[in-house]
Amino acid sequence: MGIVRKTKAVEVLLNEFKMNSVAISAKLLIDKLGGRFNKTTIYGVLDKLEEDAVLHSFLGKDGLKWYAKCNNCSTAEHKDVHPHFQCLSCGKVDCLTVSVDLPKLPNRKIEFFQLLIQGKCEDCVVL
Amino acid sequence: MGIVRKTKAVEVLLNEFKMNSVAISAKLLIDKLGGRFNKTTIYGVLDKLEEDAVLHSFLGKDGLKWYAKCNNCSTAEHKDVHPHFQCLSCGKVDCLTVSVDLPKLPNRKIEFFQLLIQGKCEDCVVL
DNA sequence: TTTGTTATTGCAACAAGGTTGCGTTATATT
DNA sequence: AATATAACGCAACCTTGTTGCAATAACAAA
Repeated sequence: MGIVRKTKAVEVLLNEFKMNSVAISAKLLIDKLGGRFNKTTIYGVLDKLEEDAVLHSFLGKDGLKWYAKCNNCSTAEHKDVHPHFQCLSCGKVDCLTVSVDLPKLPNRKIEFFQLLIQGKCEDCVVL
Repeated sequence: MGIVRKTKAVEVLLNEFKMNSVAISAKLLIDKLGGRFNKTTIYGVLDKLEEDAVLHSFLGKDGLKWYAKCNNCSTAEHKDVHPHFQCLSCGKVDCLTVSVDLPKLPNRKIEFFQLLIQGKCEDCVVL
């Protein structure tokens, strides 16, 4: 059903993503906002924002659910189409806008993919 | 430290992977062998086989830990270098031997990647 | 502005995959 | 056969995430 009321929790969570194009895990948001909102609320709002194609989610290699802003998603066509990059030094995860050449797989039908690249981000590679 | 004694549990688990090149989740192995071995044992043996570069693990989109045989891994250079394919119909996960063209990422250093492609496998695409 | 509807919140209890500590068992070396 | 210790099994625990339900608060209508 998605978001229908602009509550405090919706406002605060949206603001967390408005800043930058970095992905944030649900756990991190709960650590940060758990004093103000119950974790059930946070999970619920994230779910609804994903339904509305405002956010998309993916699983990090840590097994946590990560969320990030959608750029060109509609509610109808809302797919996790871009790869993500996770920095092994600072932990930051961000969305890559590059396209990916998937391998050709004869006899199989490709529907989705999830690509997580790990390494050192722009900030950490120089250190 | 890896495997140093050839126990029943090691033997049985290795046999599960000897058959085919399909990946198996830890949960599935526990469901299948939980009557014979404790889950702690199963997790432990899988860990050690991964240390020994006999198996490698990766996270499925279901959040479960999946294991599969390594082909050309040594203990020293043991990386999760190949993509996996998960069938959305039958649930089977297998290892792809194709190579992947990663996007160029200026200013970043790529160390690992994890690519999970989802769709219909050879068996399910025809149905 | 007040009222009424109901989406949203917060709480507590739970679920599932996985981990930890530790006493017991059994492999393999001597 | 004796011994050292790797591996096992059990129970209890941890973490992320989910569920059911009563209380609360958006928001539209009166």
